[in-house]
Amino acid sequence: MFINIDFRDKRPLYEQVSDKLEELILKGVIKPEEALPSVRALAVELSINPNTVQKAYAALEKKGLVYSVSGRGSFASDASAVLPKKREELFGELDAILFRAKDLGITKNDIIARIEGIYI
Amino acid sequence: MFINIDFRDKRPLYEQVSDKLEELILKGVIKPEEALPSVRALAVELSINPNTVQKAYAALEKKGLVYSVSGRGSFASDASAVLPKKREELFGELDAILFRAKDLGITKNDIIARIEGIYI
Amino acid sequence: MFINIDFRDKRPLYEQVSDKLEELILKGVIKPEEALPSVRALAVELSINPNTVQKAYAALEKKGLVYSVSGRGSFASDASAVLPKKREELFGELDAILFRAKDLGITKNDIIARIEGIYI
Amino acid sequence: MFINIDFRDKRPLYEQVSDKLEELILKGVIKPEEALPSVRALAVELSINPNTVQKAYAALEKKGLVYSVSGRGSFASDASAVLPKKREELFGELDAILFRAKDLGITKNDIIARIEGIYI
DNA sequence: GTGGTCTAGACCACA
DNA sequence: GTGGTCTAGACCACA
Repeated sequence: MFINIDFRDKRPLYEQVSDKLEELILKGVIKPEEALPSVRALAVELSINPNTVQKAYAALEKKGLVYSVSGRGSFASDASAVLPKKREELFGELDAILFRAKDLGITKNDIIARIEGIYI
Repeated sequence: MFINIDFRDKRPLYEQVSDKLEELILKGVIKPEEALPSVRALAVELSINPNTVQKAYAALEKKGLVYSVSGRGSFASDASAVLPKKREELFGELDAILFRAKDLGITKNDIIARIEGIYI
Repeated sequence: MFINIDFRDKRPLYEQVSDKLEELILKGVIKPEEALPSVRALAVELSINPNTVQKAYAALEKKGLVYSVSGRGSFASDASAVLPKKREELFGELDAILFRAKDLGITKNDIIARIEGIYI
Repeated sequence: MFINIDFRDKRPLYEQVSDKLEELILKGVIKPEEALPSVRALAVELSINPNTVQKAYAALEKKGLVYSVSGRGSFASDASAVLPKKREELFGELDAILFRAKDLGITKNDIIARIEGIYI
């Protein structure tokens, strides 16, 4: 697993874990139906408490990105079902940023230039 | 003062107060050198603890948006000096959003359309 | 056997198996005195552990839907003897739902409309 | 608080607590904006661990029935916003029961009689 | 005082 | 072995 815990990060540990796993699932690094590491195994690997991993997995399950079955393990769901919702959320955040940009006197061209820098 | 405390807001009270004052200063509603209400007066007006208002003022002072004179009160600084830094911060946030958008398969055109909707 | 194991189902595997067999027996798809597949055969067919199938058969036997004869196998009981008890259980569940419906302000007519939709 | 923990109940403790509070909020016994007992106070009252109460409150918050603010406490939300969703869920459960009833040979009249018994 | 996070360690049903 | 629940006890920022 490609997860790095950063103890200086202000986000709680369980959120760092769940955010990173979410990213891996959305990007397809972890494929649908693929097994995640067991709660205990990941806890050992990251040197954190199993309860903390458990909380991260529970959060992912509530988001529909993972399903867990007692006695069997935790598995990635099909992320494509969650993508449209994720996009809507992101557009909401983008709008908030754009309104603030406008208030700060940033022009449309300034922003488009920024986009060009990221979309090649 | 045009400040509304929202007790359901997850942000701490002092941050709600400081964010709102920051907005008023950046937008020029509170002019440079203009006196802010006294800590006690604002605390009474918002029905919150003076310590909380004090904390908000301290946060604004650290950001360079307000300066305090012992025995006289707190005054708005010249916001224009802080604007470039604010713009840089916002561009940083914008970049983060854009990278996430790219990862989610959102196209440049999707984003530009969103901008058109906000910049008239 | 017309049994599909759903690994995302939150119910334990043995319960999925026993629930499905119960349905087949109650609906008469498996007739009274008809032999169920052997524990081993069903385990192989469903690619699950024989212990799990064994547990499912034990649950059905306790409910009186199946009887086992050492060395010969497991057979469906006469479901009609169990039907009245099943109906009573279902009425109990129905009552619980109806009380909750009443509490939520759902009217008698709302519910009857729902029944019409299912009983043609 | 009118909550009884039943240690023989198979539902986990946190679910018993959250279900009961949900009922009190939906029925209006706990009014919108009313403060719930603090995590620690309820834990002492029910003689269970504060973490367990915390988990119950977190579940209620995710359902939109409660909002919690660090340093201030937990408060009931306006349940009316959640009622339509609750009703839809219940209709789903009702449908499942009705299909099973049909399969068991229970007639429409049997069911309507049961409704009459509960709706006066 | 309040909610929120985290650890250490235990126990359970299920596979 | 697996996930899930629970306790005891600690620490944190915030009010």
